Amino acid sequence: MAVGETGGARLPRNKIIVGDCIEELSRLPEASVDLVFADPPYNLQLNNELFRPDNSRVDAVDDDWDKFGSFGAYDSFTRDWLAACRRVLKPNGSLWVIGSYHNIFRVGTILQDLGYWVLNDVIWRKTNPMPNFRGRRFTNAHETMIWASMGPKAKYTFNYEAMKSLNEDLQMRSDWLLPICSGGERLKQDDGRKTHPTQKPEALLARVILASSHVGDVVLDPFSGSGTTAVAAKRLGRSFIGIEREESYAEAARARLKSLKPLDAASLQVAKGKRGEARIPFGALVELGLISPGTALYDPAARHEAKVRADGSIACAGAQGSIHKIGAHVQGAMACNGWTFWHYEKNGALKPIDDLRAAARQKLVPHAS
Amino acid sequence: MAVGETGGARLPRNKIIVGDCIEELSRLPEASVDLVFADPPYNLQLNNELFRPDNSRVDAVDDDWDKFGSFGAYDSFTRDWLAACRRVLKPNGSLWVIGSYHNIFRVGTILQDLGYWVLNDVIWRKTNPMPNFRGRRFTNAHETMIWASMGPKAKYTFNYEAMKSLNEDLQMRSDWLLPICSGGERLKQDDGRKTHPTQKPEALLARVILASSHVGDVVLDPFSGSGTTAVAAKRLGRSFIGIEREESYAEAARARLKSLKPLDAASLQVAKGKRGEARIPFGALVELGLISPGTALYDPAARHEAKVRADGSIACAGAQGSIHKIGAHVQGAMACNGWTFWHYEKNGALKPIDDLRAAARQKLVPHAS
DNA sequence: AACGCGCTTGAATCGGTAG
DNA sequence: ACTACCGATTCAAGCGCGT
Repeated sequence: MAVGETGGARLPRNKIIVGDCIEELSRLPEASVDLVFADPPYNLQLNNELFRPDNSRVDAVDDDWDKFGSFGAYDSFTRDWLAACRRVLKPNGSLWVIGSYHNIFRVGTILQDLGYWVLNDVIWRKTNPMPNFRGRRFTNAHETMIWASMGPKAKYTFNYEAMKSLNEDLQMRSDWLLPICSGGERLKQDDGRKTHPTQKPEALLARVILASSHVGDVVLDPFSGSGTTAVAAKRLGRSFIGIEREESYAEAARARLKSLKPLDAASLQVAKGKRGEARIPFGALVELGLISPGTALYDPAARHEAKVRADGSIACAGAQGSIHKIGAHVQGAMACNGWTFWHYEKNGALKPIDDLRAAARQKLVPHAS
Repeated sequence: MAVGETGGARLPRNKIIVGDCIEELSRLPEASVDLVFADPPYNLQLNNELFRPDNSRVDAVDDDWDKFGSFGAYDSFTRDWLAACRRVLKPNGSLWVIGSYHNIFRVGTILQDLGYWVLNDVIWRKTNPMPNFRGRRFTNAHETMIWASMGPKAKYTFNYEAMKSLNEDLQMRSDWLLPICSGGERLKQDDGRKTHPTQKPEALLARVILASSHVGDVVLDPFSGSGTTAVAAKRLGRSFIGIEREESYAEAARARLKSLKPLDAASLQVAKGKRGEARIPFGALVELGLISPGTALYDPAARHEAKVRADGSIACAGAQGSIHKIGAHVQGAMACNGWTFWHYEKNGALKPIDDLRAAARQKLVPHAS
């Protein structure tokens, strides 16, 4: 029996298959797929409705496919599809799974238990995440991807140089800054509503596929959804197999693939140059020990004195807030650039705190200029 | 038996305890700790034994060594210490764990199984990570922290405004950019070698503690190591308890702590939002004579007019009720903050009634700032 | 044409207190 | 326990429109 075939089963290529992924995977020949990318349901467990401060309602992911009775039910579902993927993967293939804190720990544990070998966890940092509207937690600004080979001694594909050149000739790190999928890329229905609630940006998939597969390889997505994996694979000269339960999603994906235009290199670029990331909040100076809580700050004429606090706010004459707010407040102005307004004492002279920001940038963005 | 005590056990404070953390935790009174930060040994999976990053062996306590495969012992160890921490945590306390892809999925799964409720996963992005020398993977440039409360409905401390201050008036995100611990901060032995292999930067711990505890709270670290948690806690005016197996690490931590002075109370003041302010019913404004019954209130666009009544309710177009209810009603909204919605006329201009609330606070709670 | 303003939107586990 | 009510809370992008 030829490699890549099982019981006469042939590997379909460049198709979006409608069906349950565990069942459909079992029909595919074993050891026939080079790369799996999976975006399974996250098991969000949302209860109440959420409104923005402007009273508009957040359109949450409340679809039935994201509902599981318990962690146990989710775990068993996860074990099944991860095992089914393992069967169809070639010994030198690899697997990516994306998730959030709701599900990614379950996924990671189970894939380790099944014998997969974690190569990296990669953080997708969103440039434009949804804020935390109630101010009760940190803004959930990232998602986590796990990249794993078939075992501790298994080989796998990693295009080191391609990743390095994508990153201005520096090694690609495990944290990737990319925008969410919106604007013209986001699929919309005729009524203007989004076609799929969780469409992933093509740039994310392109980087995954470029990093861990070769031209001509077979890329499989068991939760194909809007078809971003297939689109990125096709654009990059790979074969794709998508499996999707909902006929409507599969149809949308097929339409995308049909009108696919050739490679547009811009979508693969890093979201922003390093300079774009170099915003240094005043709080970072405190955290980095460049200025201590309790230090006095003065305006250029030393008419006002403010004290730095541990949280990066400053206090002056009963008022508290950011360097900008308090600077504006003491001047009776609408706005103020606190970086140039406030000074600290050094060797008997007043120096603007902006000087310290340069030092902070050196510490936080070592490669910047 | 008093709350916070078990079998007469007293809570030691500001001590580094030498011993096995599970055993030592069992000696502490239950529900007595506000915050746990844990940096447990990683699961390096060498020969089915567990090693710390410095290759010192972790004693496996379990007989069923190979029953669960190579991860079994690590899982059982993890379950034990997480359960022991859960016992000593107050119902409104919270827990942080830091780890890498080697162990964090096991930790996350087990803490969910034990009933902890994940609030965020927070990514520590390293400015200066160790490069991947062999060029076979992505540079491992981050570590993952899980922040969890005691359960889905448990309260927890989150100093939203303080975090926002640190980030120059933008919500703090789940990805934190901080340098690794090096230079003068890194503890060295006389021979110049690192005192501890995985010393964490104090800035990381400071942000964790500032975010999720109050001044005076008890912060516990079951794997104290070089004592960074204790140092950050002490500097920020919290009590600390460190537990560490290795006498040499404990001794190094004590030496660090000895020369450390906590910040003064003023520097520890942290930005507080409106949530921290005393609540003033609108009726109090009427009672205090700050606004008279019969006064007209308007929305910002002056499309609606309401009349203040003697009992602190307002009436508008036949409807009557609180400033919030009527504000929501005239807008057709689910909810409304009447304090900022309704305005009164003063010198020909519309001023929000929130200004009057500030005046009422001065009268009713004079010591408030 | 370029710019500014306003509106919309995104995988979200998003209260506390008094009665 | 449950109910009622108070009242706090958002960032980056894209798009359409008006100047």
